[in-house]
Amino acid sequence: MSVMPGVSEAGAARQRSASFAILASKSDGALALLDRIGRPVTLRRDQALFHEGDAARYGFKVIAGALRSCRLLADGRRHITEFFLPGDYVGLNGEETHGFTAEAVSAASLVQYPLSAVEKIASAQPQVSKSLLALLRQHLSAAQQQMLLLGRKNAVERIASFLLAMGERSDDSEHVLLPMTRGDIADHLGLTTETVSRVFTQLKAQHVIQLKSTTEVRVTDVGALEELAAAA
Amino acid sequence: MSVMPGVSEAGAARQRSASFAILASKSDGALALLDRIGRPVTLRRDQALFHEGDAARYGFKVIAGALRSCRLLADGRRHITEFFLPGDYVGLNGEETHGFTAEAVSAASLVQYPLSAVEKIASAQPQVSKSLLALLRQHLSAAQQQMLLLGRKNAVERIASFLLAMGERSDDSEHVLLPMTRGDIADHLGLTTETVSRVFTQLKAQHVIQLKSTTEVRVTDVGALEELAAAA
DNA sequence: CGGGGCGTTGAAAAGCGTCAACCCTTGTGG
DNA sequence: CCACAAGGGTTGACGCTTTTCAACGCCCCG
Repeated sequence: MSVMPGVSEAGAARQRSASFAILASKSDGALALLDRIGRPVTLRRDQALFHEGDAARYGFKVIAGALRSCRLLADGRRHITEFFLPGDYVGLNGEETHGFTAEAVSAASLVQYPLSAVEKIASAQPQVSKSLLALLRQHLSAAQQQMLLLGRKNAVERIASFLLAMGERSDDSEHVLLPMTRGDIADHLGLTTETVSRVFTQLKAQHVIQLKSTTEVRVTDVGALEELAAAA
Repeated sequence: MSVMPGVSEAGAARQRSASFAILASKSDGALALLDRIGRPVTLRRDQALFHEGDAARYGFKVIAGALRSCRLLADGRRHITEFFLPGDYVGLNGEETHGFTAEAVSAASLVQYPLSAVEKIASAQPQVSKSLLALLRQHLSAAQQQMLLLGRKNAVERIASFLLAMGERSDDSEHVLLPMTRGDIADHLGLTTETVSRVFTQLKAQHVIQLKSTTEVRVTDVGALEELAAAA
C-alpha cells in the first residue's frame, strides 16, 4: 500500500553516446531483428519510462537494471504487475495507449524502438509478428498464474513462488538478486513490507534461504522452497 | 477454496441439429466472419469444454449460458480467471495447448471453430487477425485489473467491482444476472463463499442492491456501488 | 416425499495488517 | 573526513478482516 514519490518526468532521459553491448535475450529469436532500429535510453532509480494512459510510441528492451509495471487505485494503493529484467521487452503489446506505468526499480539501461518501425518490420517479417504475439500470450499466461497466487496463496507460498520464479529468470537459479525493495515485492504479491520481511526472516530461520544482503538471496534448499510454494 | 466434482468428460457434447440464431456480439466486427465455419456445441452444467493442457484444436463463441475458466493448485484450491457470457470468445488465444480449464457454469450453447480454419481466415483477412490480437490485449488488460483487485482490494470493494463489471456486460447495467454460484464468485474474487454471501447481505442492508433471487441482483444505487468499488 | 446442493448466519480463530520503535546503510553537506 | 539525515529493513505488540467450522433453511430435482 505504498505511494510512490511523484516522479513527474514523463519522457525517458536519452543518451546519445553509448554503444554498450546489445544484450541478446535467451529466446529472442526473431525479435533480435528489432535491435537494428534501437536507440539507447537510461533511467535513474524511480524514474518513469512511461505512464499509464500515455500514447504508446516506443517499445523497449531492458539491457541492464530492472523496471516495474504498476497500476494504482485512486487512494494510492498500488499493484506491481510484473518486474522487467535484462532481456525483457516492455511496451510491445500493441496498445494505442499504455495500460500501466513503467518505472525503474534501479538505474537501468534500455533500448528504445519506435513502434511505427516495429510495425513495419512486423508486417514484413511474419516471424517478428509471431514473436510479438507469443510475448503477449506469455504475459497473459503469467498474469493468470499471478491471479491464482494473489487469490489463493498465503504469504509464505507467495514469497516462495516469487523466489522460485526469480531464480528461473536468473543465470544461477540458486543465487537470486532482488534489485527491488521489500515494498515493491509486497506490492507485487499483495502483501505489506512487514509481512515480506517477516517471511524472509522465517525462511532464513528454516535454512531454506540465506540473505547475503537485502538484495542477494541464496536458496539453500530448493526442494523445500518448491514444497512451500504450493505449485499448481 | 472449493473443489469441483470430477467432470471427466473431456470433449464437448455436440449436437447435429440446431440452427439457433447466431448471436452477434456487441463489437464483433471482423470476427463475425468466423461464424461461417462454426458448428453448434452444447454443454450441461459443470461439463468441461476443454481442460488445461489439452491440445487446442477449437475456438468457441458463447451463444447462451455461461462458462468459467479455472486454474488449480495441487491441493485443489481454485481460481476462476474469468467468466464467459453470451458473445464472448473462448480459446482463441492462439496457444498450442490450453492454459486453463473451461467449464459450463450453467447449461450453455456455443459455436465451435476449428483453429486450423481460423488461422486460414486470419492470414487471408488482416482484420480478423487484428481482432484476435485485440481480444488477447483486452484479456491481458482485464487480467491486470483483476490482479489489482486481488492484491489490494477488500471484500466489499471486490464484490462492488464485480457487480459493476457484470453490469457493464449486461443489457441493463442495473439489472444483473449471476448465473454462477457464490462459490464461483468467491473463487473469482479470492474470497470464500461465506464472505461473498455476507457482503451481499450487507449491500442489501445498505440499500445499494436488492436480491430478487440468488441469481438476480438489482442495483438500486449505482453511485454508492461505484464509491464502494474504490475504482482506479 | 426425500435428499442433496446451495445459500445464509453465527461464533471462534487465525493470518495478516497496522502502528510503532529501532537499526543499518547510504549519501550529502559541513 | 565526519556528522547527520533520510530511506529501507526488521522486529514487536496489537487489532481487524477474513477464514474456518458449524448449524440450519431453502429450493430444486429425482
